[in-house]
Amino acid sequence: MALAKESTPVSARNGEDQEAEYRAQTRVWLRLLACTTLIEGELRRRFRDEFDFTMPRFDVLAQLDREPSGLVLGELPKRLMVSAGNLTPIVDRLVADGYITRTPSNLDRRVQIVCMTVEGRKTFRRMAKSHGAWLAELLADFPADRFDGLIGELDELKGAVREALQKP
Amino acid sequence: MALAKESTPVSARNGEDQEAEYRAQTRVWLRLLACTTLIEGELRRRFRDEFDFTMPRFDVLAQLDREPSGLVLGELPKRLMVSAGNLTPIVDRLVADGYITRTPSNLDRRVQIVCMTVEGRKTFRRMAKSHGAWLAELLADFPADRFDGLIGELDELKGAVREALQKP
DNA sequence: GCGAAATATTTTAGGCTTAAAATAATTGAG
DNA sequence: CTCAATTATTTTAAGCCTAAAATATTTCGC
Repeated sequence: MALAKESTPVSARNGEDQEAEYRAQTRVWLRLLACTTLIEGELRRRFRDEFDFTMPRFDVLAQLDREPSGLVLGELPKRLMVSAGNLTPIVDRLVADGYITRTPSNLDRRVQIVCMTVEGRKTFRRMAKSHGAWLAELLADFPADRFDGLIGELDELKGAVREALQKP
Repeated sequence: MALAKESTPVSARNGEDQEAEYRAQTRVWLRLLACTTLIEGELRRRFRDEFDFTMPRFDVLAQLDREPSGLVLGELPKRLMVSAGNLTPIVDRLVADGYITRTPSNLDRRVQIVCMTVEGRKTFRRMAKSHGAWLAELLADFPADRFDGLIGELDELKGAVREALQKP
């Protein structure tokens, strides 16, 4: 068994071993990126064609759908893993379109509370239904009995990356 | 065993079954997206900090590194899965920076050939080395003996999505 | 209380991305 | 041969995204 090799720290390996190791990890990354790009592109296209909507807008609504009492604005960039500045114009437009409201907090005037409107909730539910169906269609040819396994692997991968990001 | 349920066409299911099915596929998609976003964000940050470079620029060089005789410009958007218009300014800047050349074909003056320069190749190799090491670092906590399994699952997923995209 | 550090949000500058329209060159049907 | 359809590429308009600077407000040490 080659367990010794697997547990050798990168810094102690020679050039060839490193190259081989890098290739395996690069393959994972390229596949991951390809799958995401493929699905994301198709979802974006359909959101645009069917609803004249974008995915980032949908993502904001999806967060607010689970929060009937609204959300502190600063929660959104954390949950969506995007920068705060990015969200400003997206929220602006959702407010202008009447899908959400943005009200300053009385306790802390730096803070704003965003909340979905009735109209927003109705629109979101309609789009979410299609979104689910689109995903089902795109993933239909992947064996259903292996979904849970894949989800587990991806959860672990995500955990491992988060771990690595916290170290330094 | 609930095999009957798994193979029932979506259109024949009732509301609850559909919802459950959608949730599983949505979970896969959200994990996939989270992993990609996490890794991509960190790689982008490091490219910027260490090399003052962007990932799309690196991706173009990566394609050209494997083609010593250069590539027809129109090949790039296909391989990188981006739109053609997108590449114009990226290629422009890589040319301006001296990393690649862009020469019109003599046989068909609509076509351009892009080719890495010696300087470009040198710069690319230096960055590629770091890129591999960064990935190794980010994925270090994922068990090495499960890489191949994950690669296989992702390959299958990609194939399934491509399949679904060709149907209509 | 006062002023410095911290926090929430927006603004700015620069780059990526797409879809659709425009431009330029080639091919092919008659 | 000629002109309409096709192909390769660029341009345009609109939106997403980040990092860093700016603004506004609150908190906390003293």
